[in-house]
Amino acid sequence: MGKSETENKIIQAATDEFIEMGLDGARMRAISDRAGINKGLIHYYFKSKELLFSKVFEVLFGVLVGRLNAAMGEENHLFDKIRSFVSIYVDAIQRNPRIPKFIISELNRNPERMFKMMNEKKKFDATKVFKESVAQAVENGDIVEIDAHQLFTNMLSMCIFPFIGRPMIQFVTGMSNKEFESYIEVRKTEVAEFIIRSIQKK
Amino acid sequence: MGKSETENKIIQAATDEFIEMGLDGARMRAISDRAGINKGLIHYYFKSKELLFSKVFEVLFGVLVGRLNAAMGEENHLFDKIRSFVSIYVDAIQRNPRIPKFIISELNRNPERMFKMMNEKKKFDATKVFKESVAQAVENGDIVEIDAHQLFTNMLSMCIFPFIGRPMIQFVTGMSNKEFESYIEVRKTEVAEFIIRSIQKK
DNA sequence: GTCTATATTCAGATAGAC
DNA sequence: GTCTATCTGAATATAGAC
Repeated sequence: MGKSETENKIIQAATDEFIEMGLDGARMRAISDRAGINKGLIHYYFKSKELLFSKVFEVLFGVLVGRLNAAMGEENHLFDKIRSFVSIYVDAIQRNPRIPKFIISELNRNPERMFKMMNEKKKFDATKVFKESVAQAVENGDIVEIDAHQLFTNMLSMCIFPFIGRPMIQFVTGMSNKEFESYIEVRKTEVAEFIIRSIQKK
Repeated sequence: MGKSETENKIIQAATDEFIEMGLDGARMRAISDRAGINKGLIHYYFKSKELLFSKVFEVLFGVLVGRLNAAMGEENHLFDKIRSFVSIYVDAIQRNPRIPKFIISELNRNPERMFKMMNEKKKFDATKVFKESVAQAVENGDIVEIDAHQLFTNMLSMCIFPFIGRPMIQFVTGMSNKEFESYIEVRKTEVAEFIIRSIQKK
């Protein structure tokens, strides 16, 4: 399974190009230039643009799923799960801010693909763990009664949206780039506290 | 300024096509078919694909800004502003669920354009109104101290993200299409209550 | 204003030498 | 495996008849 040097360079270059330009906007020419190799070689290794894209998507999607599971599995108490999820997740996206947009575009473009991958990858259990934890907390009387899916997607929204909607947010709020950076830093802890304040019983 | 029948048909068809396919994915051929007119006519009226796209974007962006301002200006008390914003906004997006994705894609692709439009459209004061209302509520001791931008973007995130990330959310939670519909209905009121619970002083 | 036919450009893919 | 050269198809754009 050892990939050649060239193959790796192509995948890396393709990842950058697809993330920046999307599937339709990406150019094979641009990918070969980024990789510093011949355009024809891409077809030698990956046959077509579509197959190359699939490869890139698989890798990125796997990383995303892995992070979701990791962030959710580490802590026991619901509040700590939430704190852990927010800080790990926002931090991870901050390092690769264009990945969510890429993943979401592709899931919109081709929803069937995700079912295929669902079967291929190890099963996605982050939300199951989360739901159980919410049920437990409700039972213990720690939090108000709330639908776990609503809660989970609220959390996901506040973690992901700022990166997808960054230009919109900067436009609406008038934040500078510098201000946006510290705005994100604040969110690594404050989004979790925002959520916890909302659900905990006093 | 009276637009011809044909011109209007083109704009409507182009709006549908661009929203569904994105700028790169859209085809002039598909637009002329949707409009039921000759392909060459599009160039007669709009010169190029790029200019046609600009036209479509301007219209949609104007609608978005108008809604933001309307939703924010109607109520006086902060909590009612939040309730009003969430219900109006989620409902509006529900009717046209692909608009946010379209707007955000374009703002990412071409951030300069938004500054141009900022000057052309009447100024965007929804957030100013919101900030003042937050400051007032803090002063009155009604809510905890919170940065208005953080609060505003939390609200925006929870309103918009479910539509952008719908396939991702359905994948992660396992919701059916039917379940997703009622999930959105719940959000029209519950997102506002979620926010209010978090910020109000007991 | 609306159509048909055509020009132009360009990207993805292939063939074949080395 | 890597390169050069080329094919093929598609999409935007234009020219010109009506």
